[in-house]
Amino acid sequence: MTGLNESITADDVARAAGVSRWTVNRAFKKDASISPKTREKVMRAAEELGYVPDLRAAALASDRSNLVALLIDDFTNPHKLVMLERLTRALRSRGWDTLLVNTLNREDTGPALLNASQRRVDATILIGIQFDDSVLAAAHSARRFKKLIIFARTSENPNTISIAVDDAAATKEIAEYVMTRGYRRPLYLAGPRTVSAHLMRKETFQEFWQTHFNVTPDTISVEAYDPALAGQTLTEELSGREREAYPDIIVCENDALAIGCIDVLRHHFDLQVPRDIAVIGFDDVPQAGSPNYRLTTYRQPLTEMANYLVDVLESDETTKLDKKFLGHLVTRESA
Amino acid sequence: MTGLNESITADDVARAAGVSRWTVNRAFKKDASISPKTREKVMRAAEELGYVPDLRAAALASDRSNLVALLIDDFTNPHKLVMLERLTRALRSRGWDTLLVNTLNREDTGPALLNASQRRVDATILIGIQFDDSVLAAAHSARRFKKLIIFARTSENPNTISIAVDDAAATKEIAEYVMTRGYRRPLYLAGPRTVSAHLMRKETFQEFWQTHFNVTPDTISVEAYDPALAGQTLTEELSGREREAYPDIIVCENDALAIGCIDVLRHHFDLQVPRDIAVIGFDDVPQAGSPNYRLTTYRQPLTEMANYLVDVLESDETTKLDKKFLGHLVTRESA
DNA sequence: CCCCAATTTGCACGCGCGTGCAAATATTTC
DNA sequence: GAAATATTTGCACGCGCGTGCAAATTGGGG
Repeated sequence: MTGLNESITADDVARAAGVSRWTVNRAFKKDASISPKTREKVMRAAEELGYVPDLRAAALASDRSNLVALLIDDFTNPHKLVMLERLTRALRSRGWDTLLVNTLNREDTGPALLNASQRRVDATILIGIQFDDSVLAAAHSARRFKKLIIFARTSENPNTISIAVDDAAATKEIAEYVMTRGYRRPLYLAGPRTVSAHLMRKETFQEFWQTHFNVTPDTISVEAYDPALAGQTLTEELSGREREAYPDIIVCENDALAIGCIDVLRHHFDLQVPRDIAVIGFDDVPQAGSPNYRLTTYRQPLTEMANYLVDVLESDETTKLDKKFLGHLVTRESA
Repeated sequence: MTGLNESITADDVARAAGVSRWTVNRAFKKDASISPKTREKVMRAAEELGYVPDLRAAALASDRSNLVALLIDDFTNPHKLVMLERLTRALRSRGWDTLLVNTLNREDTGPALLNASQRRVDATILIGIQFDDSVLAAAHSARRFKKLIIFARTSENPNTISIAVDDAAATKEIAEYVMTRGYRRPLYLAGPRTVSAHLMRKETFQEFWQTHFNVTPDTISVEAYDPALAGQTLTEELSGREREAYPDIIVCENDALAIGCIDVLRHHFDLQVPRDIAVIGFDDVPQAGSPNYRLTTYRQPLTEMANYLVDVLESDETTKLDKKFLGHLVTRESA
């Protein structure tokens, strides 16, 4: 019930239960070789003393921590909160703990990786946007990572496992939709250039449009996945144009950008969405479904992806673990 | 540069540098007693071999992990993302790592706490909403927590350290503002009952109104800090009323609720904010400033609070560590 | 160049548990 | 009920580093 000592160890429990220390630890391990009644006796004593196994020591001894580091930096994008929820849920419900590392700024990616490696995590997951391949290469060559997983983003780095939506397929579906609905003057709004490069959404869209209409659609890029900044960037872009030169649809690399666009279209330019200009996003963040935005967007199968990630953690394979997922277009009223 | 061996230990570096293992570890410790030139020699060798100290072993040996657990459950509230950013930033920039624990559901609070204790974290921080005092009491009596911190929420539990905004002062400021601006038929929209009880915002507001106008304002509560659910609850409430019985302002326990309200007021009831009904929130989430909401709200000094939290972690005091902060009202157009 | 104080380095022991095997029990078979 | 097999239990050693102190080294004054 109560424990007066600062820390109760397996030895204390062993003494109380009249067994050896090893038997105590066995009792706490899932399918260990131990008789039911010994286990119960041990558990009772443990309960009494308030003992729980020390995972630090277990990790040290077994060189397996059941801990992953999650590196993230893009806190202005509301989608990140959804990703955090899905990932931590999948991980925790299957016995994995998560070390959340805030990559404070671009220069901090290296130190953040180092930080993770010092905790000897079993895997490092990147869901941020600021890392580039040189950092990954350096990290890998230092051989400090058992597994380096890029989540929700593809990567060309061969030492990395990428778990992401099939951006090409998704973008084609979006482009197809845009075309079918009769839009002819799209403006593509991309995120930070380095990140966009990983996504290939912009390129895929442009290519599609080029193929079908023989023109490259206008494209601008926002320096962060931040609704406010997206609004600002769009405002600057449109302010330099005649009303007739406005696009009929803004295709956004993700919802964070799309939401910022809708806000300024309505409140700065006094336009209606989709009547005057339509908007389409990517991710299907919670707000996208609100009566205020009714955003047409593309939903990634995050839960499935998160579960696959845990499969990867628990797998011994070291190759061909990359996987692309298919999501689906959620059509609402914004486009 | 490259390391062929699976793991390089301090012994390897010691051998390479021609010193003892202890000297190697000393070289990595901030103000350890070591001569500059020995340290450099060691560091060079470490660099060469790709060695970094193993924090698991260090934690085990010193019984100090520089790790805190952060328990969270309220992922529908966008403010949580802001809190995560501020907390992880403050923690990491001062050398602390964060274990993010998703409290999967109400029954999971106990297991989540257990989880943290098995990692022997130096402190556990609660920023979720589902915990109740019985769980905290149980956790404390098991003496498994060096420090149990409730962040952004007050707590009556004496074994707990609460770092929060002064809700009474904040709510009074809000109430004062509501009164001064001439609103006379407020509707108070509270969050889940158990959480509201911790905040005392509802009670403070009611008391204020009772004192000044001798009536208790209408109050309804939403079962989660979820914009969509808030909208739904408000819709049900207003649908049962005549147009004349509508409130002139909706005072929300936080921005998540306020945003949900604004959405349905506009899009379901076709009302204007603030002309027909005003709305006021709490937290100042990023969206609150968007041209779409222009939400009047109360901003907590999160950065300051996060830094104080780290002070608490680094303090040896065990008493009187609770602290209340003052924020300020951010007036925009919604009220 | 010697002596004493200040600085720097080395070390025994322990942190709590995992691994793999050998010893001790329990269970089955005929 | 004895022998053979299956199950359960105990243990030596190691995981990588911290603590506190003792030994070794350095530097400066006379």
